[in-house]
Amino acid sequence: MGMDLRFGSHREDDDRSSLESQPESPSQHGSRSLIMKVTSNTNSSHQKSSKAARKRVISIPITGSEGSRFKGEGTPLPSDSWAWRKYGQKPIKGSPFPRGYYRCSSSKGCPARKQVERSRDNPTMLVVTYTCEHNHPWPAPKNNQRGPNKHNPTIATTTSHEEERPENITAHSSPDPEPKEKCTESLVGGSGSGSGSPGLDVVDEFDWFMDMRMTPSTILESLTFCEDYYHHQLSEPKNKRKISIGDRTMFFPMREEDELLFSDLSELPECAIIFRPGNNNSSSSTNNGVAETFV
DNA sequence: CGAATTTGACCAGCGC
DNA sequence: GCGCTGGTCAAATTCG
Repeated sequence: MGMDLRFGSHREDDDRSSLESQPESPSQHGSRSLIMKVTSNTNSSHQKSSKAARKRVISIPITGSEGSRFKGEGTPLPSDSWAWRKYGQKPIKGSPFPRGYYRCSSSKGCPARKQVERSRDNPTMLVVTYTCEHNHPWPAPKNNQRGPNKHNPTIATTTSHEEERPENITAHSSPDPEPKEKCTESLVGGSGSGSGSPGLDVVDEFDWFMDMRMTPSTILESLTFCEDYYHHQLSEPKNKRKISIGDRTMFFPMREEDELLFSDLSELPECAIIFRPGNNNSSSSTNNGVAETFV
């Protein structure tokens, strides 16, 4: 396979095991916390081919409702708003679950690929491996205003690992009941007011994250924004989604469509842990059932 | 009818 | 060199 999931001399399996050996909070599936395990491999020193030059592995807990979407034994496909077209599926040695192969269908010739499989060790985890980058702007959303690159400009402007933390996200506070659309537009560092090249100018380390714009990981990344937002809104936590991270508790607005999104967990995986490559011993804190791993 | 998915075949890389 | 395995192709099938 020669997967560049490997950090150091690891092979894919090793990385997967390290990835999934992360302590999984028992409350991870029971809570509504956002946990996603992510490993980004940009370690060029171990890249054996340009083809495998960039792989990002995201491990997503599968919840019951997600599982309800399974087609047979296939893996559920978490939506990340890019258009993916399945071009293959293979049984993987050592894993009872097949791996699905997807390529970006948003743009012809886009090299972006992703592989979706269920973890052999923990069938409740869905492992998504992203390969290559999209070479085209964020595809126009269908029935909403979730335009390209408006969702997480914060990531695009992040340059240091530490600053990836939501604490450093700056955002306008707004009483707008639809913060997803409006507030993200006003986030500092938005790449050019819908200029149409989302994520393409993103710092290497994080551009992959643009794949996840409006998934809960995005929400996770936008906690500060939400917190700020709710400094103005906390008086009315009704219809809001409570998310606790560490000692923080925040409420997210839950519009009807949001409720639908969260009820449709294949669309929006519930949990997310973020961690970085080459760090099996990376600190993985589980506060209030939310496992955050930042390295 | 076009697009997406399925699935068997083929190819390349890696380990022995 | 050979076999195993992962990744991709492409024809057939299914779906909207």
